[in-house]
Amino acid sequence: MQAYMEGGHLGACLPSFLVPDHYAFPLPLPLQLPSQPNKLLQMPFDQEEAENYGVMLSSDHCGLYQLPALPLGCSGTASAACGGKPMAGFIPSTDEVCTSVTKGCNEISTSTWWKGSATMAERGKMKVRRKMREPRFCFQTRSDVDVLDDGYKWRKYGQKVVKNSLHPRSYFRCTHSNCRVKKRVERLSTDCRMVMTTYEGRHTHSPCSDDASSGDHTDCFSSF
DNA sequence: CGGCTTTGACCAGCGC
DNA sequence: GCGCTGGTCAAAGCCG
Repeated sequence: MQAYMEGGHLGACLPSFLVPDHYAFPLPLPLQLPSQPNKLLQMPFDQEEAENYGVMLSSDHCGLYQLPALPLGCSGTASAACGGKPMAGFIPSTDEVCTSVTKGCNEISTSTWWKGSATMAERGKMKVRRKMREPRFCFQTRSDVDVLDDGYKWRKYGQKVVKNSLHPRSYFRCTHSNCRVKKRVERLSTDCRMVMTTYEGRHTHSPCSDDASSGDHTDCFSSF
């Protein structure tokens, strides 16, 4: 099975919890392989569970994998969840997979939660926010470009050199006003052609909805 | 001029 | 408690 996403659009491959509610239910949506548009991969996990727990999937040469959940705070490489044994298709990710309930995040103001002027009290909220992680989805893509076009508009808010990685990790936030979805992009040190993208949270709007020039969602969401 | 990127600083979590 | 690391902030600069 060939699951590479050769740079470019990948909207149709996003898991259901990354798309707006009106896309997400009833769920789960099947995953569509860009290289094989007619072949759909049904998400193997329960959507409710995916929303309540962090979920990490990956795609590599062979396809998509569901990765085991780690307790919150269990940092380090994902393979640590398997007793340090590398798994087939595993991402050498530093992401932990949360087990926290995401609904708690909704109690935090969503309109300007990230925008500057953070008082110390607001920074206290940040601590809470960090503990309550959003659902995550992680996958690898072979691409020449770092930032893949997934139909959404992203704003870069940070870049960090991470340990044991030759390439800096970039941090993006969805530019939509009430959307708190974030994504991280970094190239694998083991293979600089591979881009690992991690999405966190779920979009509260349609792809390209913030782009007035493209009103048709399906174009953005299914074009490869 | 507004939106975006860059980048150094700051903060919290975690391991020792 | 301390140091390391990842994640975020925010000012400055860039660009269309």
